[in-house]
Amino acid sequence: MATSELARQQNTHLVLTELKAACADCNLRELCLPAGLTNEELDQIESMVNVRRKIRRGDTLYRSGDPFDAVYAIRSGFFKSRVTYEDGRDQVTGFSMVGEILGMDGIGQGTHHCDAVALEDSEVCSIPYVRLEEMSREINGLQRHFHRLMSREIVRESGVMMLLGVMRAEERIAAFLLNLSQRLNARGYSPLEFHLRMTREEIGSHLGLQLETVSRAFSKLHKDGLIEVEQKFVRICNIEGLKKIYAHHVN
Amino acid sequence: MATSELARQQNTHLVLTELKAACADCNLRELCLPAGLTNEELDQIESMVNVRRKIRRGDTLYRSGDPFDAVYAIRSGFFKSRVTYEDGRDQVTGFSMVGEILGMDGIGQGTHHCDAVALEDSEVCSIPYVRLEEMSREINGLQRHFHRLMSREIVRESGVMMLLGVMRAEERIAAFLLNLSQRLNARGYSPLEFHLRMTREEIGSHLGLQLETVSRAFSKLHKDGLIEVEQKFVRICNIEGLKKIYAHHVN
DNA sequence: CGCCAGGTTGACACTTTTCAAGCCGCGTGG
DNA sequence: CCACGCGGCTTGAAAAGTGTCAACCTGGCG
Repeated sequence: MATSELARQQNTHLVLTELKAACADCNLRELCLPAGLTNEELDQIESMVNVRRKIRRGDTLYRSGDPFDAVYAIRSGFFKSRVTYEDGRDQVTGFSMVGEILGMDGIGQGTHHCDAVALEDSEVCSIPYVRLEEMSREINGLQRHFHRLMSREIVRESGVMMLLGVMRAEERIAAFLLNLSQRLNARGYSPLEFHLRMTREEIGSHLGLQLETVSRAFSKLHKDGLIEVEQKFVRICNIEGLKKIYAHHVN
Repeated sequence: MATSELARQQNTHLVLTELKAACADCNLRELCLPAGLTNEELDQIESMVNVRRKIRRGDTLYRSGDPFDAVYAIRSGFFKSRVTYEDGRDQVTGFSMVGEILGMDGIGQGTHHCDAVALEDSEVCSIPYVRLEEMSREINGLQRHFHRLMSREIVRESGVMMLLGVMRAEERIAAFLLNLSQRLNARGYSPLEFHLRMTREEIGSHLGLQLETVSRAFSKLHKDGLIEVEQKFVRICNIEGLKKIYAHHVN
């Protein structure tokens, strides 16, 4: 492994092999892969995760209707998932960040069901689904890990349904910010200060609100001293207050 | 089926053996299991699907927080899935009918994440998850089939998000009725006439509406000649009109 | 028979949307 | 370097949609 690193730096031909993932070295490993793998198993998995792919901001990783053949682990960057309906209305179904898996919606029908759009320049590891299936049979724990990831996606979505079904605008925004905060924290970033990668319109689309309502909710939370907002920069000043709004229906 | 019904009435001893599933004979097979299984594989699977369980109306199949150890195939009956939040608010995250799988939300955390409540007397086949994992390795196609089911659950939920995020009350009701209609149709029931198993309040909770709004939407659709409603009985009179409301944002 | 859960309908209040105007920051081109 | 244009954001006012509260109806069941 170390020797191939060396070779890689010395020979430009190896740029292409650079594109091969090195799961063993990846600091996101614990997010993508089950714990307690042996070295051989890691090697096997690396052979499955065949290429990294760069997606420029605004470009799509896949589109609705594209044949499904792989899921993607986000190595860096930020994505939105978007569903477009017959009548032209669309909705952002989720935002995905480093260490999360995209594309699992495609398994059911064999084609993708939404668009995955990069909101900043991003890089993903492509994991061919047929290889994942094979390997799930061989590596103990991988199957279960993948099931967990899918199941979490189901649970995540039911959380969003809750947002959309029972919360009012301010609560939705509070929940949204707390969710981002918690995920950023889990990745070692500051949970209290961050940059939003998406526009107000995209936030609104995700939360079932108009962009004006999103803007007003931000203003309200600011007026109440819970957050500071400046364009896409957000600082959470009073996280407990935010949680109260989210959880307790307090005015 | 008719003969075993008869036997059941004549001999109480048979009740217990009846409880063992017989996937090979089950008319729901194509919903639960992948196509093209050999007889041996079916036998294997029958040994996995260890028991049927009867759930009386109003009782729960599992509750949020219960340890997860099985998924359930609905053999008969009707369920709602419900999530309750800290502050006491709850939401119906879905309705499940014959041939659908319940419980996949539990895989991620190892505990169930919602309550599954029978809305009528129901019967499920219990499928222990560890057996499902094992067997997924052995039977070609079973793993993929299970992945498909989970993926469909993800896609289904994103459809609900759409409902909640971008549709207004009447559109939500139209979408809800069309969805029921289509699922009933797929199971050989009439797509145009059916009984609702849930209350207006439960419909509202699922669609993010108050029960009064649900009731008014039903009345409006009736006034426009699209449906007839009498208590829980629904007849769709003009399915195309209903689809227009659902899809086209028409007034 | 009377109660009660579930459903319908009306009137009014509240939230959110819609429409409109204007601001800000950033990148492009003169 | 500055002006301009434009996307993104904020704010206001009015309109629309939905929630809330209340009254009443209906059917099933003890």
